[in-house]
Amino acid sequence: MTISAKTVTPHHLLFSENPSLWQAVSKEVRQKIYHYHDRVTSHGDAASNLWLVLSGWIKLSRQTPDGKETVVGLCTDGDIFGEAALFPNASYPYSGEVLSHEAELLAIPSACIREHIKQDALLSSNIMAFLHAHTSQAQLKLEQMNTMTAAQRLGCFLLKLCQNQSDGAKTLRIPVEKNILAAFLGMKPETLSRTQQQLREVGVEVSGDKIHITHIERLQEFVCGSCSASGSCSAEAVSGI
Amino acid sequence: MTISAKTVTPHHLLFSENPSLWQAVSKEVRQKIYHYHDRVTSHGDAASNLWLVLSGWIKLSRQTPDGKETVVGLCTDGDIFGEAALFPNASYPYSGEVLSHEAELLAIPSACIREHIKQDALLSSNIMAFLHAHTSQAQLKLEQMNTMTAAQRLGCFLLKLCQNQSDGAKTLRIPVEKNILAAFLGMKPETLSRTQQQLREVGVEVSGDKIHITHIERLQEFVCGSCSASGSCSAEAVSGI
DNA sequence: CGCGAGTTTGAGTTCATTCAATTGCGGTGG
DNA sequence: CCACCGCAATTGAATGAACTCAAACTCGCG
Repeated sequence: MTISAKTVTPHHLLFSENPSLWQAVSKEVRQKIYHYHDRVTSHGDAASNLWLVLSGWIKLSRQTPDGKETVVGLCTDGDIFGEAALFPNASYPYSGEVLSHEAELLAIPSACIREHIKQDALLSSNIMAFLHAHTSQAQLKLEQMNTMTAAQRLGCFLLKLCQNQSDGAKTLRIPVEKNILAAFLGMKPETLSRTQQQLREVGVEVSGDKIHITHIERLQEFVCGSCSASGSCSAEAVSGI
Repeated sequence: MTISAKTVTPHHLLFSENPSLWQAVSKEVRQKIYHYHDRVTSHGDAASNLWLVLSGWIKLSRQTPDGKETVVGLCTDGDIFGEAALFPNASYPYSGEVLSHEAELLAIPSACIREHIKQDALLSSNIMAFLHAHTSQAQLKLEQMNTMTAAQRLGCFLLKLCQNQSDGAKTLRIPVEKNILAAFLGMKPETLSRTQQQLREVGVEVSGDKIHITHIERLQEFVCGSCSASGSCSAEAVSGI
């Protein structure tokens, strides 16, 4: 399952802003192929690798003792997860499971990256910014759980997928099962379903895993009034991580 | 309002684990006294200082365009806020307002601490751990908003205030207005009020700002079944920051 | 064609919210 | 000293958003 690492630099800020990091780390990195339902990391296990998603979709989730699941992140191309690996003796705070038919991941050994951080001040500061972005992410999502309706949360998620595009129409594809997407958005699948219909009134058509937004502005108008990040939200990561 | 800095080291991990930091920073640090309703930081302002609370209570909050307020943190003795100051050109993602009659804060200039981070690898790694702890915090709170009832969230908050004590009785004092505490816990003041009554059935008596817990175990039993951090939650910060 | 997983629809319930009214309490002034 | 004011906190009743449970639908696939 393990094959040799690619020689091209993966497209993530952490690497593009720290070319030396990739150079140093690429020898120890392992590219791995996983398949549908494979478990990459387990909640509570020692964090032995930092993971970079090259392709595919990964679900990051936690379980409560009484059996409820929370989806803390949905990662795809270019996303990083398993930051616990940056710290000695840390364990993963969530499980990572493959959602797509196939997923290509890069496993960066914890010891290797930690060693590098110690020696490279620029890298440290990039990592700090990276960690801080996560906190902002999580806090924003927290705010949205309190101030937004389910429909607005879905709308917000769609707007983030539209990236920087701020008007006109757009068609998206989200190849993730609806019950998982619902959990990620903090609602039940039935609610997600009803929520899609509400968004029809602001020009969002859902069919299967394809979503067509006729007027991004109208969706923004519907969503962004309840969000304190209004404006700068397009800069936010979609993955929740 | 600005008086000379104390010569004793403040009791926060960041300083106790990095004695050299305090030594270097203490010259540039300013101790400031604020009063009820003073605004220490404003949401959106350039993050010019990292703040350490020596005494008093500070509310960290954001406003949405349509006027709702979210309380992202409640800080008291030993808490740090304004981590945005660690990054160049960042701005505070929340406002900080004094809740207590008086509050003593330590203002650590952003440039000063950033300079130090560059030179001290141990400090960097402590800061990273510190930032990561924030993310875990926020993610855990996010999970709790989805899986816990209002009563359980209040209970969880109380348990965190009990620190490491895991059984027996305890009396707490929370000198924070109920509507602010409610906002911090993600509910309305009326709900907080009703919630207090529900907790009476598991041995929690509230009167004014004093709260008596007769059996910590009973409260844990009521709360922790719905939390994926069960067990290790006593290590979590109370402030939400 | 028919099975089955995933998704949607429908009806009823629950938890938290809203809005309105009441209570409790510290402070002020007669 | 006590009546009264104003604010915070609580209580009550009605509403609402999202949930649960159950039934119906869709669509890919053998």
